[in-house]
Amino acid sequence: MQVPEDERRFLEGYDPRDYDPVAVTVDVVALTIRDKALHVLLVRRGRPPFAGMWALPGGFVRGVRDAEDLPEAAARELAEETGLSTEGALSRVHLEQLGTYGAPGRDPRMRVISVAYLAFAPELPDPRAGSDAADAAWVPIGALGLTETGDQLPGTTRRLAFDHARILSDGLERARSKLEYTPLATAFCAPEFTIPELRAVYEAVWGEELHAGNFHRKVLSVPGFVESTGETTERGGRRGGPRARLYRAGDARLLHPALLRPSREDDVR
Amino acid sequence: MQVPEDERRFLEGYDPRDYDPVAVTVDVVALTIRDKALHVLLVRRGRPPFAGMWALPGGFVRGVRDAEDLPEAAARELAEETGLSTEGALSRVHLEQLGTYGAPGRDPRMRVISVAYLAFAPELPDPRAGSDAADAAWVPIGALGLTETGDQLPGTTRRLAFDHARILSDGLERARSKLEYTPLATAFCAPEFTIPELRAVYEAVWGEELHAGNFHRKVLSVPGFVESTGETTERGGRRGGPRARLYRAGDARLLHPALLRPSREDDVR
DNA sequence: CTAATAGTGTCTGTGAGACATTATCCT
DNA sequence: AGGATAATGTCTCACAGACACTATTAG
Repeated sequence: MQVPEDERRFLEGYDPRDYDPVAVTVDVVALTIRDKALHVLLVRRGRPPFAGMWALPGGFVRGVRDAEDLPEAAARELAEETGLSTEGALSRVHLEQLGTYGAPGRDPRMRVISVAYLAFAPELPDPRAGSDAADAAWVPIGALGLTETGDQLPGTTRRLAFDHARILSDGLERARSKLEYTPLATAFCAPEFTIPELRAVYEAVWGEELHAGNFHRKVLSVPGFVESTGETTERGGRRGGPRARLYRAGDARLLHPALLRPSREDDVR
Repeated sequence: MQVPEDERRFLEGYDPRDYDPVAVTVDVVALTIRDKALHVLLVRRGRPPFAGMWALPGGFVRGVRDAEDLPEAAARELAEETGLSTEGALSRVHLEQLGTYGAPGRDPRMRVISVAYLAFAPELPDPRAGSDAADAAWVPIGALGLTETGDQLPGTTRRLAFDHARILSDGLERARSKLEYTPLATAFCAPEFTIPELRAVYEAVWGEELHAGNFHRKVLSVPGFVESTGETTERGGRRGGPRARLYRAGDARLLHPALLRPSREDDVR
């Protein structure tokens, strides 16, 4: 017990290259709403391992030359994949750290520690394929056959590489949870939005329909969630109905009281 | 733009030692309750950088030889510092990932990415000093002068090394929040505990007194939070009062309805 | 006895959810 | 006109918090 202890302290002052070679990457779970359904940004791998399978956009952290902070690296990966500039359209994307995945063997080539980030984006253009991978696309979550255990149903055509099904599952659960007690649903919307649009976000992320009337009243009752612009939409709903009032995101950072998911009957045991 | 892209893909299949040297460590924010006050496990650094300052217990992840998963590494660091075996007393400690800190320059020696873990422990013996550091101790949170911004008040004697004040602040906020909607307060207690003991945990972590009667009724009303053993304590309270009934942790993993902190008047804006 | 503590009872205000209703607009 | 939709109103049940109260024990 004494020897390895001393050895560790001894090595602490040394270049890690003399110790254990570990690589650090950043992966991004970028979510958006398209056609009232939740989508995730995926790239198709062009080479082994997992060639032909889909993966979260990501890459190595620039460690020494052009050293960058982790959120910077995540924003850079997202910008490279979407073709958007971090100053422009991506500046309105919410980015937060999701978790770090480092099980030995998760990358067959070497020991890789991956820091995952979660991004909430309003509707963005299709990614430009071929920049960093064989293909890239916004993929509807439902097409991935994710199970509660972080695996994919057998028979799902779009297979996810590495442990990315696990990471994506964790990201989805985080997103579902964050909508309950933060105003981040507005990050999926344009700068000005209607209450029914905001409701569509909740329905897409939670995967269940909400009562329009109660949702409306509740959103307006939470202080700082949304603030009215005084304007309305130009037209009514697709199939009729009055024009909806427009709102901006308010200044609240926490929703109080929270908007709890209906499907909490089954209190996780 | 094309050249660095291709370069990165090219290097992806190579040993990271040829790319950018990055070290990965695990740090642990271990919390416990002592004398009705929240304490954190800290070690005093015996050598530069930050010699003489206090730090969270932690160390390098074993990457290739004896490759270990990240939670394993955290448990190992905790065991080394407390002198307890991971199979014995430490098996009842709750461990969860807190976040990853990787700003360039956070370690003056090299680029270090640190994965922080949060531990909730029942009362444990004093750490054995000298094993891994100049000193080690359970330190009351209040003695560290932490501010909301993750810094320490000027004049605080026990200074924290690296960005550990930030990490500790994040861990405390996570702990306060987790007590609201999970039954993890029981992780601070012995296997059998009383409702007043559980209340003492909440009061220590939240830093405010709770109404004994309402707390009691509320805990019992949450399904699966605690289950009665049928027994009571041998003696009443220190200064009188009836014997308290004993409870075990229940099977709930989420509290519903949640126990919200009183001090949410100031809804974070 | 006295003080402190465990545990229960009661009341009130708030909010969530079910449901109904009105007003507006598209086709 | 007819149907869909935005927004508001009403009712009921659950729960949080304030407060009062009883029972039990240490000193």
